[in-house]
Amino acid sequence: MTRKSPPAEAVKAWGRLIRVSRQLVEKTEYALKAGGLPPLAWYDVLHELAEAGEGGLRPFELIDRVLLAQYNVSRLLARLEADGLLEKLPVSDDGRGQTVRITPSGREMRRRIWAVYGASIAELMGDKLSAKELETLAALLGRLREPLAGD
Amino acid sequence: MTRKSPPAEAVKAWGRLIRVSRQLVEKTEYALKAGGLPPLAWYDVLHELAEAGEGGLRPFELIDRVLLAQYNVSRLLARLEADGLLEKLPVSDDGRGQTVRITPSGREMRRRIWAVYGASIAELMGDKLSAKELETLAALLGRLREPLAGD
DNA sequence: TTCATATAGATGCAATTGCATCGATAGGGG
DNA sequence: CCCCTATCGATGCAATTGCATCTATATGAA
Repeated sequence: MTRKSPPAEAVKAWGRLIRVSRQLVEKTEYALKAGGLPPLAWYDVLHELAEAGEGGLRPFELIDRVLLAQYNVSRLLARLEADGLLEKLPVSDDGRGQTVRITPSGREMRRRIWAVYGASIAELMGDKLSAKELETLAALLGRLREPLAGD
Repeated sequence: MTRKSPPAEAVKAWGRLIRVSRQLVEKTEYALKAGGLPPLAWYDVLHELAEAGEGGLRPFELIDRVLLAQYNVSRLLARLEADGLLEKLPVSDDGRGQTVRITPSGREMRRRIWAVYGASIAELMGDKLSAKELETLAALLGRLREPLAGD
Protein backbone atom coordinates (compact mmCIF):
# COMPACT_ATOMS: atom_id res chain seq x y z
CA MET A 1 0.00 0.00 0.00
CA THR A 2 2.95 2.33 -0.25
CA ARG A 3 1.59 4.98 -2.55
CA LYS A 4 4.50 6.46 -4.38
CA SER A 5 4.06 9.90 -5.82
CA PRO A 6 5.46 10.31 -9.30
CA PRO A 7 8.48 12.38 -10.30
CA ALA A 8 7.71 15.69 -11.97
CA GLU A 9 9.12 14.49 -15.30
CA ALA A 10 6.72 11.57 -15.30
CA VAL A 11 3.76 13.82 -14.65
CA LYS A 12 4.72 16.14 -17.45
CA ALA A 13 5.28 13.34 -19.92
CA TRP A 14 2.00 11.74 -18.84
CA GLY A 15 0.05 14.91 -19.41
CA ARG A 16 1.51 15.41 -22.84
CA LEU A 17 0.96 11.81 -23.80
CA ILE A 18 -2.69 11.89 -22.88
CA ARG A 19 -3.43 15.25 -24.37
CA VAL A 20 -1.52 14.77 -27.56
CA SER A 21 -2.98 11.39 -28.29
CA ARG A 22 -6.47 12.68 -27.70
CA GLN A 23 -5.91 15.66 -29.95
CA LEU A 24 -4.49 13.54 -32.73
CA VAL A 25 -7.27 10.98 -32.57
CA GLU A 26 -9.87 13.69 -32.47
CA LYS A 27 -8.47 15.38 -35.54
CA THR A 28 -8.26 12.13 -37.40
CA GLU A 29 -11.79 11.14 -36.48
CA TYR A 30 -12.93 14.52 -37.64
CA ALA A 31 -11.19 14.11 -40.97
CA LEU A 32 -12.82 10.73 -41.45
CA LYS A 33 -16.22 12.09 -40.61
CA ALA A 34 -15.69 14.97 -43.00
CA GLY A 35 -14.95 12.43 -45.70
CA GLY A 36 -18.12 10.52 -44.95
CA LEU A 37 -16.11 7.60 -43.62
CA PRO A 38 -16.62 5.43 -40.54
CA PRO A 39 -14.55 5.83 -37.35
CA LEU A 40 -11.03 4.62 -36.71
CA ALA A 41 -12.21 1.51 -34.90
CA TRP A 42 -13.62 0.24 -38.17
CA TYR A 43 -10.27 0.64 -39.80
CA ASP A 44 -8.53 -1.24 -37.04
CA VAL A 45 -10.79 -4.22 -37.46
CA LEU A 46 -10.64 -4.16 -41.25
CA HIS A 47 -6.88 -3.86 -41.08
CA GLU A 48 -6.52 -6.88 -38.83
CA LEU A 49 -8.89 -8.88 -40.95
CA ALA A 50 -7.09 -7.93 -44.13
CA GLU A 51 -3.78 -9.01 -42.62
CA ALA A 52 -5.32 -12.25 -41.48
CA GLY A 53 -6.25 -13.12 -45.07
CA GLU A 54 -8.76 -15.67 -46.24
CA GLY A 55 -8.53 -17.68 -43.04
CA GLY A 56 -10.13 -14.84 -41.17
CA LEU A 57 -9.97 -14.35 -37.44
CA ARG A 58 -11.95 -15.44 -34.45
CA PRO A 59 -13.57 -12.53 -32.60
CA PHE A 60 -11.59 -13.28 -29.47
CA GLU A 61 -8.37 -12.91 -31.43
CA LEU A 62 -9.52 -9.52 -32.54
CA ILE A 63 -10.08 -8.41 -28.99
CA ASP A 64 -6.40 -8.37 -28.08
CA ARG A 65 -5.36 -6.81 -31.34
CA VAL A 66 -7.72 -3.87 -31.33
CA LEU A 67 -7.80 -3.22 -27.60
CA LEU A 68 -11.55 -3.22 -27.37
CA ALA A 69 -13.80 -4.85 -24.81
CA GLN A 70 -15.45 -8.10 -25.79
CA TYR A 71 -18.91 -6.60 -25.99
CA ASN A 72 -17.65 -3.75 -28.12
CA VAL A 73 -16.06 -6.12 -30.58
CA SER A 74 -19.23 -8.13 -30.69
CA ARG A 75 -21.30 -5.12 -31.59
CA LEU A 76 -18.74 -3.59 -33.91
CA LEU A 77 -18.58 -6.81 -35.88
CA ALA A 78 -22.36 -6.80 -36.12
CA ARG A 79 -22.26 -3.32 -37.64
CA LEU A 80 -19.52 -4.21 -40.07
CA GLU A 81 -21.40 -7.31 -41.10
CA ALA A 82 -24.59 -5.32 -41.56
CA ASP A 83 -22.63 -3.08 -43.92
CA GLY A 84 -21.35 -6.05 -45.86
CA LEU A 85 -17.72 -5.38 -44.97
CA LEU A 86 -17.16 -8.77 -43.42
CA GLU A 87 -18.84 -12.14 -43.16
CA LYS A 88 -19.21 -14.47 -40.23
CA LEU A 89 -18.62 -18.14 -40.85
CA PRO A 90 -19.32 -20.97 -38.48
CA VAL A 91 -16.18 -22.73 -37.41
CA SER A 92 -16.17 -26.48 -37.67
CA ASP A 93 -14.22 -27.48 -34.60
CA ASP A 94 -15.83 -25.10 -32.14
CA GLY A 95 -19.57 -24.85 -32.07
CA ARG A 96 -19.53 -21.78 -29.88
CA GLY A 97 -17.47 -19.64 -32.15
CA GLN A 98 -17.29 -18.15 -35.58
CA THR A 99 -14.68 -16.96 -37.98
CA VAL A 100 -14.81 -13.46 -39.32
CA ARG A 101 -13.52 -12.76 -42.80
CA ILE A 102 -13.20 -9.51 -44.67
CA THR A 103 -15.18 -9.15 -47.90
CA PRO A 104 -14.08 -7.38 -51.08
CA SER A 105 -16.08 -4.32 -50.16
CA GLY A 106 -14.45 -4.50 -46.75
CA ARG A 107 -11.07 -4.28 -48.45
CA GLU A 108 -12.29 -1.42 -50.55
CA MET A 109 -13.52 0.42 -47.49
CA ARG A 110 -10.21 -0.17 -45.79
CA ARG A 111 -8.45 1.47 -48.72
CA ARG A 112 -10.77 4.43 -48.68
CA ILE A 113 -10.31 4.95 -44.96
CA TRP A 114 -6.57 4.66 -45.29
CA ALA A 115 -6.48 7.41 -47.89
CA VAL A 116 -7.68 9.78 -45.19
CA TYR A 117 -6.15 8.10 -42.15
CA GLY A 118 -2.71 7.82 -43.73
CA ALA A 119 -2.79 11.40 -44.82
CA SER A 120 -3.71 12.39 -41.30
CA ILE A 121 -0.78 10.48 -39.85
CA ALA A 122 1.54 12.03 -42.40
CA GLU A 123 0.33 15.49 -41.51
CA LEU A 124 0.17 15.08 -37.75
CA MET A 125 3.31 13.04 -37.20
CA GLY A 126 5.38 12.71 -40.36
CA ASP A 127 5.53 16.41 -40.93
CA LYS A 128 6.34 17.26 -37.35
CA LEU A 129 9.23 14.97 -36.51
CA SER A 130 12.15 13.54 -38.43
CA ALA A 131 12.47 9.83 -39.10
CA LYS A 132 15.05 9.57 -36.37
CA GLU A 133 12.88 11.40 -33.89
CA LEU A 134 9.93 9.20 -34.77
CA GLU A 135 12.05 6.17 -34.07
CA THR A 136 13.12 7.56 -30.74
CA LEU A 137 9.53 8.28 -29.87
CA ALA A 138 8.40 4.79 -30.87
CA ALA A 139 11.20 3.24 -28.84
CA LEU A 140 10.33 5.21 -25.72
CA LEU A 141 6.65 4.43 -26.08
CA GLY A 142 7.53 0.80 -26.60
CA ARG A 143 9.05 0.72 -23.16
CA LEU A 144 5.74 1.84 -21.67
CA ARG A 145 3.80 -1.00 -23.21
CA GLU A 146 2.67 -4.05 -21.46
CA PRO A 147 5.51 -6.55 -21.60
CA LEU A 148 3.45 -8.90 -23.74
CA ALA A 149 2.05 -6.51 -26.31
CA GLY A 150 2.91 -6.57 -29.98
CA ASP A 151 2.62 -3.42 -32.09
CA MET B 1 -6.17 16.91 -52.80
CA THR B 2 -2.69 15.42 -52.91
CA ARG B 3 -3.01 12.68 -50.32
CA LYS B 4 0.42 12.03 -48.95
CA SER B 5 1.02 8.61 -47.51
CA PRO B 6 2.98 8.62 -44.29
CA PRO B 7 6.52 7.33 -43.78
CA ALA B 8 6.79 3.97 -42.07
CA GLU B 9 8.38 5.51 -38.97
CA ALA B 10 5.39 7.79 -38.56
CA VAL B 11 2.97 4.90 -38.81
CA LYS B 12 4.85 2.92 -36.23
CA ALA B 13 5.11 5.82 -33.82
CA TRP B 14 1.43 6.59 -34.36
CA GLY B 15 0.39 3.08 -33.56
CA ARG B 16 2.41 2.99 -30.40
CA LEU B 17 1.20 6.38 -29.29
CA ILE B 18 -2.43 5.44 -29.68
CA ARG B 19 -2.13 2.01 -28.16
CA VAL B 20 0.07 2.98 -25.27
CA SER B 21 -2.01 5.96 -24.27
CA ARG B 22 -5.15 3.87 -24.35
CA GLN B 23 -3.59 1.15 -22.25
CA LEU B 24 -2.31 3.58 -19.69
CA VAL B 25 -5.59 5.42 -19.39
CA GLU B 26 -7.48 2.18 -19.14
CA LYS B 27 -5.27 0.91 -16.34
CA THR B 28 -5.56 4.15 -14.49
CA GLU B 29 -9.31 4.27 -14.85
CA TYR B 30 -9.44 0.75 -13.60
CA ALA B 31 -7.36 1.61 -10.56
CA LEU B 32 -9.65 4.51 -9.77
CA LYS B 33 -12.72 2.37 -10.11
CA ALA B 34 -11.17 -0.26 -7.90
CA GLY B 35 -10.66 2.45 -5.29
CA GLY B 36 -14.26 3.55 -5.52
CA LEU B 37 -13.22 6.82 -7.08
CA PRO B 38 -14.67 8.78 -10.01
CA PRO B 39 -13.08 8.81 -13.47
CA LEU B 40 -10.08 10.81 -14.61
CA ALA B 41 -12.22 13.51 -16.16
CA TRP B 42 -13.38 14.47 -12.70
CA TYR B 43 -9.82 14.89 -11.60
CA ASP B 44 -9.02 17.08 -14.56
CA VAL B 45 -11.83 19.44 -13.74
CA LEU B 46 -11.10 19.48 -10.02
CA HIS B 47 -7.44 20.07 -10.76
CA GLU B 48 -8.13 23.04 -12.98
CA LEU B 49 -10.56 24.48 -10.48
CA ALA B 50 -8.12 24.01 -7.63
CA GLU B 51 -5.44 25.81 -9.60
CA ALA B 52 -7.84 28.59 -10.44
CA GLY B 53 -8.39 29.27 -6.75
CA GLU B 54 -11.20 31.21 -5.15
CA GLY B 55 -11.93 33.17 -8.30
CA GLY B 56 -13.08 30.00 -9.96
CA LEU B 57 -13.42 29.51 -13.68
CA ARG B 58 -16.03 30.04 -16.30
CA PRO B 59 -17.19 26.82 -17.92
CA PHE B 60 -15.94 27.96 -21.31
CA GLU B 61 -12.47 28.36 -19.87
CA LEU B 62 -12.58 24.78 -18.71
CA ILE B 63 -13.44 23.56 -22.16
CA ASP B 64 -10.02 24.40 -23.58
CA ARG B 65 -8.16 23.15 -20.56
CA VAL B 66 -9.73 19.75 -20.27
CA LEU B 67 -10.22 19.02 -23.97
CA LEU B 68 -13.87 18.16 -23.61
CA ALA B 69 -16.79 19.19 -25.76
CA GLN B 70 -19.02 21.96 -24.47
CA TYR B 71 -21.95 19.67 -23.76
CA ASN B 72 -19.73 17.25 -21.92
CA VAL B 73 -18.38 19.96 -19.69
CA SER B 74 -21.89 21.19 -19.06
CA ARG B 75 -23.02 17.78 -17.90
CA LEU B 76 -19.85 16.93 -16.06
CA LEU B 77 -20.16 20.13 -14.06
CA ALA B 78 -23.73 19.24 -13.25
CA ARG B 79 -22.60 15.89 -11.85
CA LEU B 80 -19.80 17.44 -9.84
CA GLU B 81 -22.17 20.02 -8.48
CA ALA B 82 -24.68 17.35 -7.57
CA ASP B 83 -21.91 15.67 -5.59
CA GLY B 84 -21.09 18.90 -3.81
CA LEU B 85 -17.59 19.07 -5.24
CA LEU B 86 -18.09 22.46 -6.79
CA GLU B 87 -20.51 25.34 -6.71
CA LYS B 88 -21.88 27.48 -9.50
CA LEU B 89 -22.07 31.20 -8.90
CA PRO B 90 -23.79 33.75 -11.08
CA VAL B 91 -21.36 36.21 -12.59
CA SER B 92 -22.19 39.87 -12.23
CA ASP B 93 -21.07 41.26 -15.55
CA ASP B 94 -22.44 38.51 -17.78
CA GLY B 95 -25.97 37.32 -17.23
CA ARG B 96 -25.51 34.32 -19.49
CA GLY B 97 -22.67 32.83 -17.61
CA GLN B 98 -21.61 31.46 -14.29
CA THR B 99 -18.46 30.92 -12.36
CA VAL B 100 -17.56 27.53 -11.10
CA ARG B 101 -15.63 27.20 -7.87
CA ILE B 102 -14.28 24.15 -6.13
CA THR B 103 -15.59 23.38 -2.63
CA PRO B 104 -13.65 21.97 0.29
CA SER B 105 -14.99 18.51 -0.38
CA GLY B 106 -13.98 19.02 -3.99
CA ARG B 107 -10.43 19.63 -2.82
CA GLU B 108 -10.62 16.60 -0.64
CA MET B 109 -11.83 14.47 -3.51
CA ARG B 110 -9.03 15.79 -5.67
CA ARG B 111 -6.52 14.64 -3.08
CA ARG B 112 -8.07 11.24 -2.84
CA ILE B 113 -8.07 10.79 -6.58
CA TRP B 114 -4.49 11.95 -6.80
CA ALA B 115 -3.37 9.34 -4.31
CA VAL B 116 -4.37 6.70 -6.84
CA TYR B 117 -3.75 8.64 -10.02
CA GLY B 118 -0.29 9.76 -8.99
CA ALA B 119 0.65 6.25 -7.96
CA SER B 120 -0.54 5.03 -11.31
CA ILE B 121 1.62 7.55 -13.14
CA ALA B 122 4.58 6.61 -11.01
CA GLU B 123 4.11 2.97 -11.77
CA LEU B 124 3.29 3.27 -15.44
CA MET B 125 5.76 5.96 -16.40
CA GLY B 126 8.11 6.82 -13.60
CA ASP B 127 9.22 3.25 -13.13
CA LYS B 128 9.66 2.55 -16.81
CA LEU B 129 11.76 5.45 -18.02
CA SER B 130 14.54 7.55 -16.54
CA ALA B 131 14.08 11.24 -15.85
CA LYS B 132 16.10 12.06 -18.94
CA GLU B 133 14.06 9.74 -21.10
CA LEU B 134 10.85 11.19 -19.75
CA GLU B 135 12.06 14.61 -20.70
CA THR B 136 12.91 13.46 -24.18
CA LEU B 137 9.50 11.90 -24.50
CA ALA B 138 7.77 15.03 -23.28
CA ALA B 139 9.78 17.16 -25.68
CA LEU B 140 8.93 15.00 -28.68
CA LEU B 141 5.27 14.91 -27.75
CA GLY B 142 5.35 18.64 -27.31
CA ARG B 143 6.28 19.02 -30.96
CA LEU B 144 3.13 17.13 -31.93
CA ARG B 145 0.84 19.46 -30.06
CA GLU B 146 -1.24 22.12 -31.55
CA PRO B 147 0.91 25.27 -31.78
CA LEU B 148 -1.30 27.08 -29.31
CA ALA B 149 -1.67 24.44 -26.60
CA GLY B 150 -0.30 24.73 -23.10
CA ASP B 151 0.48 21.65 -21.07
C1' DT C 1 -33.58 52.24 -29.60
C1' DT C 2 -33.93 48.25 -32.69
C1' DC C 3 -32.62 44.53 -35.09
C1' DA C 4 -29.21 41.12 -36.51
C1' DT C 5 -25.71 38.29 -35.07
C1' DA C 6 -22.65 36.09 -31.70
C1' DT C 7 -21.68 33.76 -27.42
C1' DA C 8 -22.70 31.08 -22.87
C1' DG C 9 -24.59 27.20 -21.35
C1' DA C 10 -28.38 23.56 -21.27
C1' DT C 11 -30.94 19.75 -23.21
C1' DG C 12 -33.88 16.26 -26.26
C1' DC C 13 -32.89 12.49 -28.75
C1' DA C 14 -30.18 8.92 -30.97
C1' DA C 15 -25.99 6.21 -30.94
C1' DT C 16 -22.44 4.20 -28.31
C1' DT C 17 -20.30 2.31 -24.21
C1' DG C 18 -19.95 -0.13 -19.80
C1' DC C 19 -21.61 -3.56 -16.84
C1' DA C 20 -23.64 -7.62 -15.69
C1' DT C 21 -25.37 -11.62 -17.21
C1' DC C 22 -27.03 -15.04 -20.32
C1' DG C 23 -27.18 -19.16 -23.51
C1' DA C 24 -24.46 -22.42 -25.69
C1' DT C 25 -20.64 -25.36 -26.36
C1' DA C 26 -15.94 -27.20 -24.71
C1' DG C 27 -13.09 -29.67 -21.89
C1' DG C 28 -11.78 -32.33 -17.99
C1' DG C 29 -12.35 -35.09 -13.79
C1' DG C 30 -14.73 -38.84 -11.72
C1' DC D 1 -21.51 -40.90 -19.47
C1' DC D 2 -22.31 -37.02 -16.12
C1' DC D 3 -21.09 -32.93 -13.87
C1' DC D 4 -18.55 -28.98 -13.03
C1' DT D 5 -16.19 -25.23 -14.66
C1' DA D 6 -14.23 -22.38 -18.38
C1' DT D 7 -14.65 -19.99 -22.69
C1' DC D 8 -17.10 -17.87 -26.78
C1' DG D 9 -20.03 -14.59 -28.12
C1' DA D 10 -24.51 -11.95 -27.54
C1' DT D 11 -27.60 -8.83 -25.18
C1' DG D 12 -30.78 -6.08 -21.62
C1' DC D 13 -30.31 -2.15 -19.26
C1' DA D 14 -28.24 2.03 -17.42
C1' DA D 15 -24.88 5.67 -18.06
C1' DT D 16 -22.38 8.44 -21.17
C1' DT D 17 -21.45 10.71 -25.56
C1' DG D 18 -22.41 13.07 -29.90
C1' DC D 19 -25.25 15.96 -32.47
C1' DA D 20 -28.38 19.37 -33.18
C1' DT D 21 -30.81 22.81 -31.35
C1' DC D 22 -32.70 25.82 -27.79
C1' DT D 23 -33.01 29.77 -24.45
C1' DA D 24 -31.03 33.73 -22.75
C1' DT D 25 -27.98 37.45 -22.66
C1' DA D 26 -24.46 40.34 -25.01
C1' DT D 27 -22.66 43.10 -28.65
C1' DG D 28 -22.61 46.00 -32.45
C1' DA D 29 -24.38 48.30 -36.59
C1' DA D 30 -27.86 51.34 -38.35
